[in-house]
Amino acid sequence: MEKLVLIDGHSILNRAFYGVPGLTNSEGLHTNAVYGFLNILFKLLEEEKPGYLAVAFDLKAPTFRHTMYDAYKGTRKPMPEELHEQVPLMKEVLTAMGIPIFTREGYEADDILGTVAKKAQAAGMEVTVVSGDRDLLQLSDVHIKISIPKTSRGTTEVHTYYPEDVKREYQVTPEQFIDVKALMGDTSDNIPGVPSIGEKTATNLILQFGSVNGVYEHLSEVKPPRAKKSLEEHRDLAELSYKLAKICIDAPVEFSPEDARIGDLYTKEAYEYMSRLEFKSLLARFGDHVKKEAAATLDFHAVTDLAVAEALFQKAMGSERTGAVLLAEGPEISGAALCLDGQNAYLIQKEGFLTGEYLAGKMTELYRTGHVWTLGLKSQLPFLDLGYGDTVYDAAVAAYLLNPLKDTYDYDDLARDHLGLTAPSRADLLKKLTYAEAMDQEPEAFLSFAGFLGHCAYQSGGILMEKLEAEGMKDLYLEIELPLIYALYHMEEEGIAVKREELSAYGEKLKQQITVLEQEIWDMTGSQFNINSPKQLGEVLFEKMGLKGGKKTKTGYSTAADVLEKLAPDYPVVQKILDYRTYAKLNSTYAEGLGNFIGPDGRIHSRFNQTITATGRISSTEPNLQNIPIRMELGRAIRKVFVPRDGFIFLDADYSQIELRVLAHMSGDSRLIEAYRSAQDIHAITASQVFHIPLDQVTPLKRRNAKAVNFGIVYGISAFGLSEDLSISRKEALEYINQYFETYPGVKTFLDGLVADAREKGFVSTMFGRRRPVPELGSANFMQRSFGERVAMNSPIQGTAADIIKIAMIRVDRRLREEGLESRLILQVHDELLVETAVREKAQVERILSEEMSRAAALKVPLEIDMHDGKNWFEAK
DNA sequence: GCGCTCACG
DNA sequence: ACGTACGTGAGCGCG
Repeated sequence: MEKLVLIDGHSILNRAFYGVPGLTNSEGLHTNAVYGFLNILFKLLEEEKPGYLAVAFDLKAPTFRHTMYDAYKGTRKPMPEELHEQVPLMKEVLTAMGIPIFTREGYEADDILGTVAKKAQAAGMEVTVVSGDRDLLQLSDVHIKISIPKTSRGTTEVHTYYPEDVKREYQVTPEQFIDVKALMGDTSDNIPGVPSIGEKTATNLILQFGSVNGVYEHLSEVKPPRAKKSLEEHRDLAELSYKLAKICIDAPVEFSPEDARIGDLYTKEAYEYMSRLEFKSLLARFGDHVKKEAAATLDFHAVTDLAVAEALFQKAMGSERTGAVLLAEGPEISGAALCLDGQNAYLIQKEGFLTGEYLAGKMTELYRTGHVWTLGLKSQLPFLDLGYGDTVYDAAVAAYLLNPLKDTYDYDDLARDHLGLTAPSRADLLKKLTYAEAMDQEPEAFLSFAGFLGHCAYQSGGILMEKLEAEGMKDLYLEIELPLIYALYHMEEEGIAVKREELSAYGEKLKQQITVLEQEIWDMTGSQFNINSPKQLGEVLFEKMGLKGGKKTKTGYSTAADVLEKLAPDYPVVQKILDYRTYAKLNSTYAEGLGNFIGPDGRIHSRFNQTITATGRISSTEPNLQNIPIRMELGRAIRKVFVPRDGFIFLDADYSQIELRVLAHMSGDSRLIEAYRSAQDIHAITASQVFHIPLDQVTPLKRRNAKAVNFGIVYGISAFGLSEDLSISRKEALEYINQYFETYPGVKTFLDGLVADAREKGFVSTMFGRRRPVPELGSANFMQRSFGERVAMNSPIQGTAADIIKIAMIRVDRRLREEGLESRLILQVHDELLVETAVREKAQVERILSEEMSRAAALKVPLEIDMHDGKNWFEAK
């Protein structure tokens, strides 16, 4: 049967607007509603696979309902400006995709949908009507399905209703849905109901008498008396409401299916729109036939001849700017991409005399000129001979600074976001082939890939530095982020030694415990189930055993630790489950997980990523060495397997309360500055000052509370968060916060200023000029907006701390090398540096760490360091 | 591929 | 009323 999908345009756009986080493109256009709409649309197309599609919109003009009922005017809540401006945008995108838009003066979208749906059904079509508005349920019919997408927590669930579903949920038929609404009214549509009749009474009356008319025919039988009286008095109102609530199914709308037949949605025009709106995930849906066009104007050349390559390198060395990328994966070089002008790009293939060593040597020479723009320098460094003295511009890192909220900074991202160019992605061109495979099997595609890569690197050089300078981030880029690439590369290369046998022995011990606990839990619950499955665990605990827990997640019961901890005192099995979780986590993630990463050199070489976090921190992957257990004894013991090589020890230095010190500095609050200048124990002095007690009389509880408030301040304070953390009432939490702000008024002014500033400018900045955009502040969604406020308060603090330790890392790493030491920086954990230190260099390294970390930034409070040494990471903390 | 849970700062 | 502390990454279960 022919399938038709009809969409309630305003309603879905509205849903998307409130459900999707605030988004703006580089032009500052709000795009979240359009984005959400399109996601719902594509999901529908995939699931329903319709042959026909149309979207209905309301018009501004008054409708027949206004004529009927004066108060209907102006009933709609005014649309927020951020949403309003997206309506024309949405229509243009739909038009670009060739999707018909239905409107009719004097009628609402509902009426058009109703009329078209019924006509299409009569013509033998299978119809789906999509809306966020439950009023549409009255249209549900044998061949008309009402589909209501519900966006919560970022994902979209769709509820669908045929007449039997309406009945199941509301007891009444789709037609009677109108009758119920007529009686109860609807405040959001400003449809007046009969006074003192609510949903319950209305439903009961309609179930009993069939319709509004039926109710009035049997008015004498109506109970309770109050309802009867009200119905008597307001008959005109009930009848009017019925007319207002009833969707018109014979509006003057012509519908012939051909108007709505789905053609090629993936048009060039639509693609351009998605590009402009920066909907990357949607762009991926478009076939590559659209993207090939960009290539038409560029000339890509494959170079396989030594003399030609020589000449090209020669020319590159002398040119003003070169785009260059060494194409290397794993241990293998496949070639080099070069670009010296905006027209031509070259792939120098590894072939014949053009060996890997040759290319690496030439590229080193080229990079040393200091005019090279590349992409992803860190991954090329294993093949190049470069160091702190060499400035190589990495366009990906520049693009990260310009917008740290993106997931990727590949050449196609740069092309779209900065170069006004549409380039096919690596996945488009090479599918899942490696470089070596692609060069062999798909030489054309590989040439194209290398061409775009080189071209984008070159073109980035023409624009990104200006952008960085315009945004005040040139120094940050040149002095911190670029040198940092070397520090990170050095840490990755160096790795950290791990005692394989001790790690697996630790794992064996855990596994024994896991087996014992598993059996005990099975015995105590009376069922053999997978304890690792939150679903099964929830069912066993909360259904089979009847523990009181209540639903918390959208998929079922929450079995998170904080929920289980509340139950543990009363149910011994719950404590066993918590223990099981601890052992299972330590075993799978750490004992076994880390074991898989020990290389042939007996060391783990984690990757340190520079372009991931929104705040400027680095991240660590494969494996993550920034979350090795420390808070609990059992987990902390893992650190004993991380060891220095023979003749070396570990020196571990961490900043003491760096974020709070940054807060003191940035806020300029004189009392806080004075407090941190003098105090050893920051949380204790906070307690002393906030709660007005002498420092030596601060109890552990008071200190704990003050510490929680300090954390809260750094996270972007909220009474809710603090109350959860301390298990106190919101009111008490608010009192703590107010007391804190009374004590340190400068902090309050500072944080308020950050939010106001972010609202005005759209971003916040660190001391060193690093920016974080805060688009959520423009959201109409309360939750999103509140999140934006917390982000505005937290990011400058967390980000400044990140800037500071980056500076320290660079200087420590540089000095260790330049002073000819054998000691090496091997890890960074946000406020901590770990140096594998030659025993005889210990004093010198201590001095370097202490000096470079303390003076990385000149704050109004001292930057204090705690330092320890040890024969393993456990001892050195 | 996503949700849940949990490890870290 | 809304439903939350900020920033990450990994393993597991499940559809």
